[in-house]
Amino acid sequence: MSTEPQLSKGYEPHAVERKWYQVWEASGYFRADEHSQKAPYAIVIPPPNVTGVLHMGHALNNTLQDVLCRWQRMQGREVLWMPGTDHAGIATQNVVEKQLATLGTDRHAVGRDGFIARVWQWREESGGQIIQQLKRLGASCDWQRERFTMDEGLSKAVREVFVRLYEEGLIYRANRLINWCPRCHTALSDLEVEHDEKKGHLWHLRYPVTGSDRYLVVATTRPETMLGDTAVAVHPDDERYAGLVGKTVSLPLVEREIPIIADEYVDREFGTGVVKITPAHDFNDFEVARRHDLPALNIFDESGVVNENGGPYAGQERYEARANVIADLENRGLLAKIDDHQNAVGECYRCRTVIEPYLSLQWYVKVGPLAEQAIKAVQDGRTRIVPAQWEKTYFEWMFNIQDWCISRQIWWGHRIPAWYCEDCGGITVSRADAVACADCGSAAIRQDSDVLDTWFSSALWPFSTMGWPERTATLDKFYPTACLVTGFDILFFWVARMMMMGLKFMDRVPFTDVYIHALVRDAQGHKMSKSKGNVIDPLHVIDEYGADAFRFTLASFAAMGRDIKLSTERIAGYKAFANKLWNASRFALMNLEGFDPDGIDLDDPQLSDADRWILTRLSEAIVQTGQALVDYRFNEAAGTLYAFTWNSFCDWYIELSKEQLHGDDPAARRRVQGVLFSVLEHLLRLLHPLMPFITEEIWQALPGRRPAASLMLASWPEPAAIPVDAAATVRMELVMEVIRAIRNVRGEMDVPPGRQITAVLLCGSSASTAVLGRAQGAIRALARVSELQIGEHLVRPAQAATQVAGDVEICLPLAGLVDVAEEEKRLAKEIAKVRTDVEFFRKKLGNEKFAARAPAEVLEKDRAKQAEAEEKLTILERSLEKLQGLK
RNA sequence: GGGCGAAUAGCUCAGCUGGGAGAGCAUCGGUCUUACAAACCGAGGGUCACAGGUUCGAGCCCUGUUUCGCCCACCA
Repeated sequence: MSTEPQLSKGYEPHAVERKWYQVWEASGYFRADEHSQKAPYAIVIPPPNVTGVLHMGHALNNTLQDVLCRWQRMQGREVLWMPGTDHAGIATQNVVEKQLATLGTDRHAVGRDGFIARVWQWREESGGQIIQQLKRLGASCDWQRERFTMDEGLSKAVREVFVRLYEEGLIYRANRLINWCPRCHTALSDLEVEHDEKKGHLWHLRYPVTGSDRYLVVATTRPETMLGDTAVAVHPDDERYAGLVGKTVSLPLVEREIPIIADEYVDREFGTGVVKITPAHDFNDFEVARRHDLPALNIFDESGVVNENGGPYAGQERYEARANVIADLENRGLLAKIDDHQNAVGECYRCRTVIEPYLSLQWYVKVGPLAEQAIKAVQDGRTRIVPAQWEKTYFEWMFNIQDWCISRQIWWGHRIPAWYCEDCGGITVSRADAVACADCGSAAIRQDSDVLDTWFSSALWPFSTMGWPERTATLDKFYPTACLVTGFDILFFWVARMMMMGLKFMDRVPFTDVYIHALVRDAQGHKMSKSKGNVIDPLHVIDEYGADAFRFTLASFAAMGRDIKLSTERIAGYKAFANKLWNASRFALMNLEGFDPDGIDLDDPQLSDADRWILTRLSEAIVQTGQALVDYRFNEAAGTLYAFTWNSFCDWYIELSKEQLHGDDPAARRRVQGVLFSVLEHLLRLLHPLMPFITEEIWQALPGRRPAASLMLASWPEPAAIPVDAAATVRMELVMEVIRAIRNVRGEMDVPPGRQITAVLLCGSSASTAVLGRAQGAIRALARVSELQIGEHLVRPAQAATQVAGDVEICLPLAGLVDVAEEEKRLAKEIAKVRTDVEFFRKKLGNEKFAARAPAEVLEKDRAKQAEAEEKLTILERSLEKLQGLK
């Protein structure tokens, strides 16, 4: 046996990770071939923002995708994992604007073209660093296909989609209230507004009724918008104000006569039952105004500053105006009271500025018809959402979907392909840049200055990245994709819209499965954010624990509900696991020096029960892991492999194998080497999707001719190739139980591991005698027994500690080991335990209804358990009596 | 207001179609046993939130309650 280890003493991830990633990438293992005959398996990456740096969410998301992709490759599929980044309109524009600000300039000074050039320049220099970070994680994307949503090809797809939807009347332009960010100076879709419960006030304002000395008191959360009131409303059935409908009030401060109207929308119970109507700055009021044909008076400019319609308050910022309006009303005795009030305030999801409902002309997608198809596709199972509970959320949103505002008043993004004619006022929407008005031919046209919502291009991602609108071989081969892996936070933003667009333009769903995973939180369950300072940087984790340990941790956590509370302790635990695997492999390699794997015979009749047992366990692990991955139960795959590796392989099999490996029978040694090699080889393949680096490193150190140059190309083991032997497994379980029983006594009695003891095994059958006889080497070594007797008719030692395993009574002579009183205590404890078992089964099986109605197999199983417990109890009680008789 | 989810060992969580409650960490006791002290061996620890119901049998199914969390929504 060699004393020269081929692997270093502890696993050191860094060099290994760097080395193998380069090899994989250079060798083209990640490349997808659209002309391959193999069955396709495609995943499109949720494109991270080009401004992004890798965070925990990305790490989880991409680890799971990589597990699936590597596994499918090993299953013999032609795998395409399509990578890329998103241009992230507002986010990227913000980054570059900040950069300009530090240079003492702004985008208006540089101009539109100059600004866009700067953004591209920024992307060249510092964008897309996340791609490099994904590589550190081990992501096996086909990097040669990397796409960017602003690429020429994808931009072409965007135009094609826009034009077709416009031509079909599914894209239109309308003047409505929209969500406006006064800081970003752009419209936002409903989804881009985040509602935050905030403590505010409910101001009660007095509006004098014209021609009387009466006042109407209105309650409002936004008193400054009174400048834009064009009515006050009451409920039609509200007796309190019955006679006032049709009259007018005089709007204070601006002294405007506005009508009192009646509308069902008013809730009589809330506030005073009188609502001020500000059509230009409130969504409800806008609707009321439409019903009553009231004018909308816009009192803000695009920055949220009061405009000329605000009279004396013109030029004041909205909160400044609020303070002044309140003060002035109070001075005039028109402020009735101020209540505390909590309400949900909408904020810009990018910059957290409070959004302003704002009247403007925007582009919309009419989503009704698209949503209908997207609903059907999930209802009839063409796309499956996993876990299924998310289907309901998906449907809820789809059923209540509102038209999608897609125009954004920023510069970075896909510019809307619409041109306005200055002569005839016509709109030209065109795939190619228009040079003349389609209506009148005039050259005096100018392009819409807005760009499209970033999610518009993201919605096309599954087919735009594959070359659409061209009909490409890639699309033919890989569309629809197999699975979309994403967090639930972008279910509506992205998944739902991909469904709509995929069905509309490809006539097929974009993916057959959607796997929705949890969001990563800190150890306290809080969302990680820079401002909270609770961010755990995935790259630091990789540095400290290694990418494999990190990936394994993420996979282990992947089953949990909606939150993953990441703690570094857990990652440290899986680092230990990686190290365990490393050392087990080191042991194997030390003992496989010069071993030739050719001619391994796993059906060799001479294999021991231990050999057959570990092969059976391996076979189970293979089946369970495969099924777990099919079902997207990543935690179960990880858990199965963890337990098999550590408990079955390391704790038992390696220990059991030492007898033959270190023994002097070359044939026996070779048999065990064969099993050891096979189990390790399969284990590495099984673990590879989860822990690609360490498994590759060990794989490359395996002796002999390897089945493939890299684990990336090694096939997933076929369970059928591993012989399963249930009978041998049962026999081995008895041996293990005996060993555990002896260890238990030793532990309970604090007998040090270094101390060898004597054991007498009184067997209840010749079968047990034979099984234990063959395993006596294992029993001696693992239970630290020097003198061992096994048989059916042995003399029971006079003074002995007793344990029972199956039909075997284990006697450990006490002389010099422990005292009788100690053993009496231990036995009594053991007896009490077994007695509760016996009683449990007596009661259960004694129940007539149970006997009558429970399935036969359950009954049989319970009867066997009862018999076993009864026998054990008898032996233990007899043993106790003997012990007491000695006193 | 509507919808969804969670509540299991000291902590973080598994528990897939109902068949005597599991893991990791932590705790306690014993160990450098020649792959691994990032390890080994052993032990203790739970009215599965609460109350009903269905069932021979419920952590799991049904009803209700409590506490937390998330999403959606136009109560000024």
